[in-house]
Amino acid sequence: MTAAARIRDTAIELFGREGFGVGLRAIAEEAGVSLGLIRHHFGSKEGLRRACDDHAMGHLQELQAEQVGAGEKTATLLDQLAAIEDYRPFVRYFLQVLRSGDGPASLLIDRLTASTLEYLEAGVAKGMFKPSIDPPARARFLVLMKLGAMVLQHALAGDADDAYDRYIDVAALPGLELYTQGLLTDDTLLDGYLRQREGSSEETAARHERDPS
Amino acid sequence: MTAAARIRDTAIELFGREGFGVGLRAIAEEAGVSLGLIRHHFGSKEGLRRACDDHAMGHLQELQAEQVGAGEKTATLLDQLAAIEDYRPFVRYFLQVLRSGDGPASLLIDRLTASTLEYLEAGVAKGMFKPSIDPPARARFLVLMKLGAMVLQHALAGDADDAYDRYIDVAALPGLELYTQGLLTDDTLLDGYLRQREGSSEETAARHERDPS
DNA sequence: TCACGGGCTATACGCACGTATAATACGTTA
DNA sequence: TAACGTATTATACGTGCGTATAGCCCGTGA
Repeated sequence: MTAAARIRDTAIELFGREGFGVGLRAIAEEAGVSLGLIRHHFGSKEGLRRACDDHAMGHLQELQAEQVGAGEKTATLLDQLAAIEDYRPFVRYFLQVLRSGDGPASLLIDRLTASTLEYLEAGVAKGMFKPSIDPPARARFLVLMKLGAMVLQHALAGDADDAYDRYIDVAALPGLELYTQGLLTDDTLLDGYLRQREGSSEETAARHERDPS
Repeated sequence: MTAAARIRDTAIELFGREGFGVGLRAIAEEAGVSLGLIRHHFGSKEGLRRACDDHAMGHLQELQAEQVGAGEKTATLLDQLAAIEDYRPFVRYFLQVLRSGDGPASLLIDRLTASTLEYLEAGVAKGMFKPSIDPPARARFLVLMKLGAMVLQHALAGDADDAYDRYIDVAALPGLELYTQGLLTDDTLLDGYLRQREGSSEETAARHERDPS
C-alpha cells in the first residue's frame, strides 16, 4: 500500500476516533511517516480532510449502488455498514463529520435521505409501510432522528468501540414499538396541525394573490 | 451585575454559539474584562466550564420544577425552553454540551429522560398516549432521538440563530404523523423481536442457573 | 494612618499546532 | 553516466492557546 493511502486511512481512523481536532503529528506517527510527508501529499490539513471525505463518500456511494433494494428490515444504510466490522471506521468517521456539521455533512444527509426515501416508497408499495402525507419530509425526518441518536450515543460513549452495539441495545425495542403502534391514541393533534397549516397556507396564497412578490 | 457573573454569562453565550474550542481571550474581550480576571475568578478554563454547567443546569432544574405537569402537547422540556427567546442561549449551550458528549451530558439526558417519562406516564393514564412494553426505555429512546435531531440540525445550520425554528419546520408534520400512525402496517417485526429477545433471555437465565457469575 | 486583602490588569512563559523550507535518498529517463 | 523529478525527512517559524506571576487600585478595619 502506498504511503499516501496509508496516511489517508490512518487519518480516517484517527479523525473518526478522536475528532478533527487531532494533530497532524499524531496521524504521522500512527501512520509511521514524517509530518512533512503529509503536507507533501495533501498540501494542508484541510487537503487531508478533503481526501478523507472523498474516500469515505466514495465507499458509501459504492455500497449504496451495490445494496440498492437489497434491504429487508428497518435498517438504514449506515446501520448496514456499522454491522460489518470492516466498515466501522467509516461509520465512525461519518458520525464525526455529522457532529462537526461542516464539510460534506449536508451532502451525506441528503444521500442517506434519498436512499431512505427510495426504501420507504418501495415498502409502501409492498404494503409494508404506511403511506405518508409528505414522503420526502418523512424520509428526512427519520434520517435526522436516526443519525442524531447515533451521533449522540457515540458522543456520550466517549467514542468507545462498542458505541454502536449499545445504541442497538437501547433503541431496538422502543424503535420497533414506536414504528409499530405509534405514540398517540387518536388523530386530534395531527388533524389540528393539518388544519392550521392549511389555514396559514391559504393566507399565504391569498397574500400572494394580492402582492405576488 | 458582578464581573464574575458577566464572565459566566458571556462564556455560556460564546460556548453555545461557537463551541468549547473558543478561547478565553475572546470571552474576556466580549465580557469587557482582562484575561487574568477569568483565571482569578474561575481558576482555569475547566473551572469556568464547570461554573457554566452548574448555572445552566440550575436554570433547567428550576424550570423543570416550575412546569411539572404543565405540559400539554408533545413538546419536551427543551422545546418549551427554546420557544422562549430569553432561554435560547441556554438551549444552545445545552446542545453544545450534548455535542461534546463530556461533562454533564449524560446527567442532562438522564434528567430530561426522567421528566419525559413522567410526562409520558401521565399521558398514558389520561388515555392520550399508548402504553409501552418498557416505559423507561421508550422515554430514553424518544429523548435520544429528539435531542439527537436537534443537535444535528443545530450543527448543520452552522449554529445559526434560527436553527431551532427550522427544526420545527421540518420536524412538526413527520413527527406528528409518526406519533399518530406509526410506520409499519403490522406487528410481525415487533413480535419477531420480542420472541427472539425472550428466547435469548431464557438462554441467559439458564446460563446463570448453571454458573451464576 | 496604615496595613491588608480582594478585584483587576499587564506581561510573559511554555507548549502544541499548522505551516514553511532546505536537504537527502532514489528510481527513471535521456 | 548524468540529469531530473518524486518520495521522504529534519528542522525551524509564527501563532494562538492555557497558564503563571508580579503588581496596581481601592475600600475596609485595627
